[in-house]
Amino acid sequence: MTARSKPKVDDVAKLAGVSTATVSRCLNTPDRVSEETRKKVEVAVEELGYTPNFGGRYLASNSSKTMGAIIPTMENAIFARGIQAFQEVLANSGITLLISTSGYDPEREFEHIQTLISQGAEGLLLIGAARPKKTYEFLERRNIPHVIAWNHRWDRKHIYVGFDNYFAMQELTNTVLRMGHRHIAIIAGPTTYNDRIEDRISGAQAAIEKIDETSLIVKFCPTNYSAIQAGQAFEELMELDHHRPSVIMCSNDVLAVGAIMQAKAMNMNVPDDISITGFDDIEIAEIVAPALTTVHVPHRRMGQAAAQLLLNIRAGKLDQKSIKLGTNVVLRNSLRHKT
Amino acid sequence: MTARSKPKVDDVAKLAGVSTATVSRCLNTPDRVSEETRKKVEVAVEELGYTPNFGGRYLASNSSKTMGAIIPTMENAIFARGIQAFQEVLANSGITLLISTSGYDPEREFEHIQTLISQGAEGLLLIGAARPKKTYEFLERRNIPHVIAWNHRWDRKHIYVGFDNYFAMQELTNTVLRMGHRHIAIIAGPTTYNDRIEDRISGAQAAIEKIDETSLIVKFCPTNYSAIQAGQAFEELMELDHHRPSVIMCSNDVLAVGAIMQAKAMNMNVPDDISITGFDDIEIAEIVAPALTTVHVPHRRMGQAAAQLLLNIRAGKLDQKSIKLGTNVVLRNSLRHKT
DNA sequence: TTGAAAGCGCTAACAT
DNA sequence: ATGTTAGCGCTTTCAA
Repeated sequence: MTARSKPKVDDVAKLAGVSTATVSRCLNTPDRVSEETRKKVEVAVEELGYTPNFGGRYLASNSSKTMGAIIPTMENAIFARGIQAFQEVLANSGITLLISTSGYDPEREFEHIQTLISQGAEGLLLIGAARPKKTYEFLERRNIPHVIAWNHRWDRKHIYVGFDNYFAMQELTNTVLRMGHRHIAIIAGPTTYNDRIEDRISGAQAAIEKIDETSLIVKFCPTNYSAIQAGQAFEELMELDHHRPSVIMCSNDVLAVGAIMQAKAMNMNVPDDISITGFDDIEIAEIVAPALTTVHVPHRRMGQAAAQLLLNIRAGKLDQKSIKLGTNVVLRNSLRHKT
Repeated sequence: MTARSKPKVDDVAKLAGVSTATVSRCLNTPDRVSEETRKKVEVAVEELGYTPNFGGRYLASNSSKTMGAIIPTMENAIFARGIQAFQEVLANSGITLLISTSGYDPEREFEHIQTLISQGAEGLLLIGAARPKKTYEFLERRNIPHVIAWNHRWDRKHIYVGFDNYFAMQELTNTVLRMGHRHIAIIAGPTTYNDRIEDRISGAQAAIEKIDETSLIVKFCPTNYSAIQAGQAFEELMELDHHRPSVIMCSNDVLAVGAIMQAKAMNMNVPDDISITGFDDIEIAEIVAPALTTVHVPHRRMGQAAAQLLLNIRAGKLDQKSIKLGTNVVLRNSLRHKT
């Protein structure tokens, strides 16, 4: 073995003066090896800088100790905390997490699912329930354990670890209505293959339909993670002269912050001239001035629960149930009573 | 093959009526297979939902099409944009990215390096240059291509794709000095195994040493990513009565935002009562009020360049050179002339 | 252009 | 407690 080539079990075995099986046992089931032998092997491993080849290991044991997650994008802080928690729980069980990003494109999500499965992912974390039939067929045919996070449904077709976007937005809208607002606008990102946003919009609509003489305008902006585009949408809404909204509800905090910034740029005072709300309660919600009224989502708990669920399935407990996490409206200064 | 088990090359070969070698060629070198045969195989692959087993593939071809990255944490937005760009470039070349987080702990970083190598990572993205000798020895002995990002050094021992933290902070400090400030405090995260922070502090010190009758206090807070802890550090600094600083320079934007929030809580006006600066120019720098004077770091370009470099090495171009990216001071309202 | 067969590095069943 | 050995799924010679 030269210094440049990868050491293998045989190298370790030879150096330690034992068989390859013993080396393997030292690594995987150390309690089945005598203290003395283990020491010898450990020294040899250290000496050679040996790390087992994953391919061989996976092939022989049919266990990859790997899970996969596909998120829309890392740039939206919405996912960072949840995924970090997800990873931490997995790491505690010696499981490696593979992360890919789909850029909100279901085609790319499908490709990445296939890649991750090829890589040996024993389970998958997916965001939201909206994806092409083809993708679900693949998951089903290959019998791939998967958890859908960031949303929740009552159907029993999949396992969800999420929250009720519809209900949460309905609640927030009720709060807004209770404050006397009657003309409401929503700034939302695209809803194609994004059921979280769809549900949030429906939730707002449901709340409004119960109250007379209210109006709701939905303004779409091109992405879910660009504050600037939300600013443009805000500007256009302010040009309305019929049913000009007194409150702008944004489909997430990033867009809401964009709206607040634009309001400032237009010399409008939030909340005196216009109220603005968000959704998610990520860090910037507290940082922006005025602080953002939003819906708090327990991201860390969601990530942890999703990981635990996949670990349970991996351990053979196949009867895992969906978990619905609560959300709550967080009142801060960006929303106030209609004057 | 039941519906639940994984299809293998043999299944595909049988269904398409060809040999396994032909199936393999269809997947890897399609131009070496006749149009007609390829069609048959493609149909069979589709039919079975076949995805090649990574373990077998890696073992046989010794190519994993995989790179690894180990970042301190996902929760600090500092890394999100750079890593996203890094991943995008890799994905365009059909390379999967494996991401792990070390929590700023060099021991865990070392473990994750080993795991990623086991998984077949053909190259590694690492953050910063400070890590135990043991880690570098491992990288060297195994001859693992790696790029060090988020910092830059002139030594030729490693490949860097980063910026000069020392120089950037020196520049920012010069700006601060030019505005008449003479009593400066730094709020910084831990410097153990964090050369970026170390360099930033040294850079500030270097700038100050050139000017007479200046003072510099360095206040450490327990983490690099907690705004609240920075707030506490800020509070303690404000209790000084000798050489009370007129400007607080924070080692990153997250800490700076924490300081601003605390100033507000203490009814102090930024920048009238106290100036505050950050480092990184992440999204919140523009969002916080007042907007943060900070150092802009080209995170996307850094991630892209790092990916390109690793791809080049993978393609056999071993003579890659370090890349130093420029930074620039961004003046916003959190810093003003000393009155 | 295609097929037959060896072998990548490892684990696990079996034997001792 | 340890060794021997078959074989995981794939790619890649080599031969046809």
